[in-house]
Amino acid sequence: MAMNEQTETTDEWIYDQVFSAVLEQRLIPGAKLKESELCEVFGVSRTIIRRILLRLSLDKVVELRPNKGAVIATPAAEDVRQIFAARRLLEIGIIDDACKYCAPDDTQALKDIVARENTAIQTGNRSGAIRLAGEFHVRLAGVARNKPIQELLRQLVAQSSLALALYEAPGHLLCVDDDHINIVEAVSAGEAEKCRELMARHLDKAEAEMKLDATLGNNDLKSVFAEVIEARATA
Amino acid sequence: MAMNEQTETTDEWIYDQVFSAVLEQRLIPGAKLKESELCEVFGVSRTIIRRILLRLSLDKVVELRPNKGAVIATPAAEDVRQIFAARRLLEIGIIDDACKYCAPDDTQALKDIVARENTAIQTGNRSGAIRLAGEFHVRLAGVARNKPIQELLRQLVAQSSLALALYEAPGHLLCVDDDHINIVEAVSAGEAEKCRELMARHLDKAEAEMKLDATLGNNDLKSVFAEVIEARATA
DNA sequence: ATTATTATTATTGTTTACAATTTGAAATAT
DNA sequence: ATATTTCAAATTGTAAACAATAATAATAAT
Repeated sequence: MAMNEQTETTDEWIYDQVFSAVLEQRLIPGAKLKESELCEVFGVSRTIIRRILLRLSLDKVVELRPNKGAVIATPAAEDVRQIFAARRLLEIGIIDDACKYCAPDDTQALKDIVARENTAIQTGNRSGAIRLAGEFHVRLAGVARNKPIQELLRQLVAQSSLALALYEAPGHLLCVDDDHINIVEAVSAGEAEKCRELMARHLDKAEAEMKLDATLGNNDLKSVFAEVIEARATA
Repeated sequence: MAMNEQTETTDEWIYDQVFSAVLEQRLIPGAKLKESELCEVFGVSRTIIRRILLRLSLDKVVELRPNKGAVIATPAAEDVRQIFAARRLLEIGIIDDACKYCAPDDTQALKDIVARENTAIQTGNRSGAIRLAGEFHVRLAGVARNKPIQELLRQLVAQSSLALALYEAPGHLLCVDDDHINIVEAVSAGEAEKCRELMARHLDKAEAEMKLDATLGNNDLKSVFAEVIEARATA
């Protein structure tokens, strides 16, 4: 029952299904991914599931604990800061080239993504909005015509999206802003300096919107019961 | 016969063995990696081999052609240029932080790597020298205390090493230079501006040493017989 | 009653077997 | 003789079976 080149698309499909579940917070960080259950869900053998879990782990979306199975990754606040620092370096660094090589097709593709993103936001499609926001940044990197950087950014964006799902309240509504469309305009116009500024502010804002300081729903009992410990210590 | 956490080290070992073979040009780009042969060589089942081939392909060291097996990747000259452009962005970008956070332990670790690298060069250990050069750059990124960037650079360095094996003549001798040690000194002294300059020149030199313009041992018959085609066209 | 210990079950890791595709050779036709 | 077709062997892709580890439940001991 080997499929010709469907295998690649089947793998991609399952990968995306799992990733979407994370974005929609149907799978929360720490959630166990039992292989046999995933097999039943997607109608494939463990061979396939394990291959996808490996890829997800290399993208730091899931954590593979030897002999103890896979769980959705739980990036720490510090991890998220480092991810955004890396994104700033890459995304600001490629803007000169993006401005230099931006063709009408690129502009159109970027505008299309932004349009779909806004639709997703307005219809309350949270995971779609996060996914399209990520797609925007990766596509923009593509304009700079550097495949390795685009691939590296794809990984960082995947991790950012996971973090977004982790560090925002489930009910938090995404609101439309003009950041992305402004960046498209600046890139199309070849205004590199302005574009770098917009991108820097945009990434700063995105990072700031996550409550990295907040005590997020964690499983660390010592921090959950920090007050009890404190009370007992002074008693 | 399942191994506790040896599985990770076994995988790593096989990965490294294949990678070393590439660096030593015992496996040249385009070489077929037959699964059953690798199984016999390393004494494991195809499951393990396929997992490692997947990882190698995600690091762009091998190419996985559906239903047609794995071959050592053959990065084009343009790919190599993009890889080095990406490296410049990352490695120059992290120098500020590297200078800021560089501790005595870091300096010592870097110096150790450089020392071993020079030994490898002087003893004609080509693959060891390439590997240690890569290790130096990755470790330096580690000084900047940004794990995602370090991981991204690890991938780029792996691809650079493959390219080095591809685009240098088999007999080409690596010669000792002071680039790496100078960079260590600058980082340790916190001289960011000087360090950026050294790194920029070093990467430029490394890229320039590869004969990206040369007609490398390729399998493209049209370029191999370019003169014949030309002669026939003008006849 | 609570903790330790043992046995059972469930889950992951690896190997082996099977299915499908590709590759190469032999046979046939032009 | 060359090209095409057909068939067989080799190789990759998937699934199932087997082995080993971890988790859980049941039993025994304090």
